[in-house]
Amino acid sequence: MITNKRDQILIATRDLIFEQGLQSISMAQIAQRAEVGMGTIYNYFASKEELVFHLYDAIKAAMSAYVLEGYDESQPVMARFLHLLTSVAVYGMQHPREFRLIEQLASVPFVQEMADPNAYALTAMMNQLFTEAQSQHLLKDLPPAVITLLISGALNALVEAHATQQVKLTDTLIEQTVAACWDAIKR
Amino acid sequence: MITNKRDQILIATRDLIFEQGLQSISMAQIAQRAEVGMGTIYNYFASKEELVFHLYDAIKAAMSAYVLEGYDESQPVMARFLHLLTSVAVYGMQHPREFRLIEQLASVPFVQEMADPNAYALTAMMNQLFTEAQSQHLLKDLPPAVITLLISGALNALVEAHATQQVKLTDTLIEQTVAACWDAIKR
Amino acid sequence: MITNKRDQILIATRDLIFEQGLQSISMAQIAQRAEVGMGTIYNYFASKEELVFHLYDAIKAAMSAYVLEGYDESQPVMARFLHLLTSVAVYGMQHPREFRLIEQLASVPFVQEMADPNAYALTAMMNQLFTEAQSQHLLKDLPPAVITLLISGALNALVEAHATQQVKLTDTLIEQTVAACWDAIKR
Amino acid sequence: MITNKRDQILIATRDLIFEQGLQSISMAQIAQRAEVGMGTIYNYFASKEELVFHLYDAIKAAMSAYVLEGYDESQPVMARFLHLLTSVAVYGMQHPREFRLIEQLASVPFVQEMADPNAYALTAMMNQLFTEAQSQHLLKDLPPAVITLLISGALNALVEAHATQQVKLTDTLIEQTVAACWDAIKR
DNA sequence: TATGAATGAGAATTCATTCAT
DNA sequence: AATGAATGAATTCTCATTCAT
Repeated sequence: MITNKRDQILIATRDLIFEQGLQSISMAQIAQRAEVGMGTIYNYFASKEELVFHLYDAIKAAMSAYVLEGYDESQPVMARFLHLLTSVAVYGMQHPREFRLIEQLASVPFVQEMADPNAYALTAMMNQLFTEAQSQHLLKDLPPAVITLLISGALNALVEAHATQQVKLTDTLIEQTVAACWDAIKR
Repeated sequence: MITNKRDQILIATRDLIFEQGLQSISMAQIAQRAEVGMGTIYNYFASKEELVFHLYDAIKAAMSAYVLEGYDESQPVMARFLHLLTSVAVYGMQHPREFRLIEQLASVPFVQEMADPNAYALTAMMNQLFTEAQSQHLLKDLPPAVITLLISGALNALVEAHATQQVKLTDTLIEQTVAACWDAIKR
Repeated sequence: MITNKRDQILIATRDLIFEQGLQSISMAQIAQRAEVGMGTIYNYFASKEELVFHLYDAIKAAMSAYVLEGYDESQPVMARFLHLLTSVAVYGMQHPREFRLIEQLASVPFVQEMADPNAYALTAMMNQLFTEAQSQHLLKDLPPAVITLLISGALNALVEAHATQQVKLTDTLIEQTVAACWDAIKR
Repeated sequence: MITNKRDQILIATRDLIFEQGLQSISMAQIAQRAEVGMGTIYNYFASKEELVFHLYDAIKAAMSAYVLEGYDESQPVMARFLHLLTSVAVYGMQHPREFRLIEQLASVPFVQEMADPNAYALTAMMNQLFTEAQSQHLLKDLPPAVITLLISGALNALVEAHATQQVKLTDTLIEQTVAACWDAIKR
């Protein structure tokens, strides 16, 4: 066997959620797509919820790692801002189904319950960055939480649109967008 | 009977979706909350999907009407921009469950399928505004679709956070946010 | 509808357990035998366990009522002994499937857990009778619990054999058996 | 390896049935408890039913052998009666889980089907004893089958109660009980 | 028009058994 | 002979929808 069953199952689940959304997919479908018996899924994951959460968790961790690769806390605020936003957008451009999956699953009740809010370094890093930026009076006089919301909201909407092929992301477009985000919040 | 059954059903559905999310609510729950027999729902709506879509459609139309109230196409671009964004945010501040419901339902496959993308004047108006603004060289050199995405994404994230009580919207905060959005896209 | 669905379900369940034993019957079988949709069962009973326990409980209560009909606590010990044992045996003779069902279900873990040990007057009455009999020095010097066990064990085995048609119970045979039981324990 | 796999499997099965009852144990549990691979079980037993039946059969044969040890057919009826009943009770006192297992399995449909009713010398011996006793007019005028039922029922109930620790069997208690059984049936 | 009991297809999950290693 | 991952039929339970009253 070249690919192992566990990975086949995870890939099948990812693709089906991407294509059809979470609520319409059944374990039978996953098994069929993964070319695996239904029981096999339960050898690796205790339940459908565990399977889906594992997928969410693994992808979020992978994206977090990708984005923080080369992130240098000693750089000035703006450089770090550019790094984080650009990396997120590039990750989304290169991994549209993973990105979309995170967005979709993040709002599902059982995923929220299972998720440890402190588990992902990326979120912490963004909050820290904005807090620091504001203490340096580089930003508008808005609560850091609001700034995070605006920036994330804008960026996610863009990447999401790329994932659904409403928009075609390019390096140039990402660069322009990140600049626009900075203009939005800079003092 | 003071309220008619149809409205009782719609209100019950709206509140249940807000409280529990779409996938966990059943027709039996809706009927019970609406104090109506299960069969009665089918006198007004052909299926669960039709009921939910109608709710989405009605709320979106109501929001669209609210936002476009007093919108004057003869005003300069920036005034119109301020009007639209401020109105959207104020609507969301005042009707959090309706706003959130639209956001939630917009990503549900069958709702997307049933929705006519041109049905809502608000979306059309925004697209028109940005197109016009760009032809006047007021905006950065980004595709109008991208501008719409960024602005809507940022604003929706904020109002959504208000609906889930992560953030408390105020008139001042709205004003600041709208200004930030303008800074993001202005040339 | 002449019989109501709830009773059809209970009867079907009783007969299937009698014929095949508890563990081999499925909800689908019950539904089919009761000429009812599977979902209908769940309109009346929350789960398979609740259905089975209800059956146990109802039959045990009915048997208890039958046996205690005309039981006179002011009668002398021996008369009461004869009444109780004879009534149990007669009930078993007339309702073999109900009797057997009680015996079978009594040893099923979840039934034991759900059952209130004090719920059935018959058990209490027997314990009381033997305790009283022994305080009058009418019985051999054995613990009342042991006496109850021996008598119940003997009688149940007999009725059970009648239910499975290994033996044919008659009024005469019952009379003789009850007398033998008395001889076993009398001083 | 000191103990062989086959015995490990049988012991694990016996203990699990004693602890949890037959229907709740799986082959996976048995394998785990026996510290054996699941496939290994199938090297020794063709199916779960065969495994369980073999267990029943082996224990029943062992008990039969124990009880008939020193049984002397030339002794008078009463001595033989005392021997048989006392031996059964003592066996049950010393091997509660084996005794209980026999009782539990005896009522399971597939065990009944697989069992050869004439296979166990003990049952045959009891029937023969009672038939002979009755031809000597030592017993009440009850069918031998009924006498066997009453005596076995009483005795089994007692030993079963010992196995579940509702009652504590002792040599004295056994002696008294066997005497009571004799009183029940003697003319 | 209003009702809610009845329905059965479809969902998640279990588990005895097989078979490649 | 020993293993345990893989299998899929069978099980319990849910729920959108229908229809007799």
